[in-house]
Amino acid sequence: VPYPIEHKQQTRERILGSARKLFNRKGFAEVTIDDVMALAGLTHGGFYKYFDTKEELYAEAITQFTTCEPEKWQTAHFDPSARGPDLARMIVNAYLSQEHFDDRDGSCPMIGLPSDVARGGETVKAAYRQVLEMMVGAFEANLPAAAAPARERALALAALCVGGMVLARAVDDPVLAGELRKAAHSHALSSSGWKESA
Amino acid sequence: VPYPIEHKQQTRERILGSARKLFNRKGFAEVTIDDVMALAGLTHGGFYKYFDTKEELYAEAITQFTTCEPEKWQTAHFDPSARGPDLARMIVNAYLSQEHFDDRDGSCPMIGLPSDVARGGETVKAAYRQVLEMMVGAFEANLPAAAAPARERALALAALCVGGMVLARAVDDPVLAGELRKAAHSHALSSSGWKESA
DNA sequence: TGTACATCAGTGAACGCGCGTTCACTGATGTAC
DNA sequence: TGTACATCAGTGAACGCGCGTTCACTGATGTAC
Repeated sequence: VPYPIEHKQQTRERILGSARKLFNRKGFAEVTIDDVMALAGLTHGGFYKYFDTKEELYAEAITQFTTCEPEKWQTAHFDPSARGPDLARMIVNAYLSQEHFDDRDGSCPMIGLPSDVARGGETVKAAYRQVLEMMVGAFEANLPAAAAPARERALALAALCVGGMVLARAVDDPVLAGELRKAAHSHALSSSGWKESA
Repeated sequence: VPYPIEHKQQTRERILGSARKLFNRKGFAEVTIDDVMALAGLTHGGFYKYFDTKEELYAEAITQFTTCEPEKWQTAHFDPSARGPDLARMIVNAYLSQEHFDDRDGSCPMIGLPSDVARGGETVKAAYRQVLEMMVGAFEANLPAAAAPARERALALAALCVGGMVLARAVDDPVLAGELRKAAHSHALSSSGWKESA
C-alpha cells in the first residue's frame, strides 16, 4: 500500500470542500469539474477516481454541510451548550445576519441552491431535505411554548429564514436586501414570542 | 411591408411565453434556445431576429410575468376589485395554494428562479426585483393595521410566502412539501391578524 | 541498510456531444403598375 | 384584374467552443528481501 490509508479519504474531503464552496456560490451548471479540482490543488483527470459523476459530487457536497458546517457555525456564532429558546433565538440571529448574507461560499446551501435542487434528482433532493430537517428539528425542540403546534411553527420559521435570505440574495439593491433580512429577522423574533433585539 | 405590423410583435410574445414556461420549470442553463423556439412552433435559427442573446430572453421572460400573469391570477383566484385586508388575504391564499405549487410552468418566477437570478446579471436581477416589489406593494397597501410598520410586515410576509414555496418545491416528499406549505400559510394568516381559514 | 519492485494517486491529451451563435438561403406576403 | 417584384419572417446547415468523461501513462511511495 504505497500511500497511507487516510490519504485518499483526506483528498476526497478536500475535493468535497471545494465543491461545496463553488456550488454554493455558482450553482450546479456553472461549476466545472476542472474548477473543483483546481481549487483542491489537483487536475481534472483524477476526479473519476473519487466520484462517478458530477451529480454524485453535488449531492455529497450538500450532505457534507450537515456534518461539518453546523459545528463551525456554533463555535462562531453561538454557544453550542445552550438549550431551549435561547438556542433557537441564536440560530435565527446567526441565520439572518449580515455575515451570513455576505458569506457566499460557506452559507447554508438551502439559500443558494433551491432551484437547482428542485430540478435535480432524488439523491440531491434527499440531501437538501436532510439539511432542512436539521434546521426544523433544532427549532422544533427549542421554541418557547405557544398555542400552535411546535412543528408547524418550526416549519414556518424555517420558511421565513430561508425565504428572507433567498430574496435578499436575488435582488441587486443592497438596501432592499438589508430591508428584507431585517424584516424577516424582527418578524421571526416577535412571532416566536421574543422581544426585538440583536 | 410584406407582413402585418403586429405579426412580429405577436411572434415575439409567443416566444416569450414559451421561454417563461420553460425557464420557470427548468431554469436558465437547462433550457436551450431550440427548446424555446420549438415550443413556439419555430426553428432555432430565427431566434436572433428577436433577441440578441439568451440572457436577454431570460430577463424579458421574467419581466413578462409582471404584465401578464397577475391578471390571469386575479381572474382565476380572487376578485380583482377587492381592496384592503381581503385582497391581501386572497393573495396569500392563492400563493400558498396546492394549485400554485403544482403549476410548474405558470407559477411565480420568484419560486423557481431565485438561485439562477442571484448569479445572473443586472438585467435579470432588476426584472426579479420588479416582481418582488409588485408583491410587496400589494401587501403593504392592503394589510390590516398593526403595531409594526406596514412595509416591514409586507417584506416579511413575502419572505414567508416565497420561502415556503421554495422549500416545498425543493424537497422530494409530497407530505413534507404539504406541511411546509400549510405551516407557512397558517402562520401568514395568523401573524397578519386573520383567523385561520381557507 | 540498500535496492528492485508493485501499487495507485494524480496527470494531461483526446474524444464526443451539445448548445449558442452565424449566415446564406427560401418562400410567403403585400405592393406597384 | 393580373403579374413582377421587393421585403423580410423563418429555415437549417455549419461553426466553434466548452465541458463531462475516458484512458494510457507517470512518478512518488511503502514494502519485500
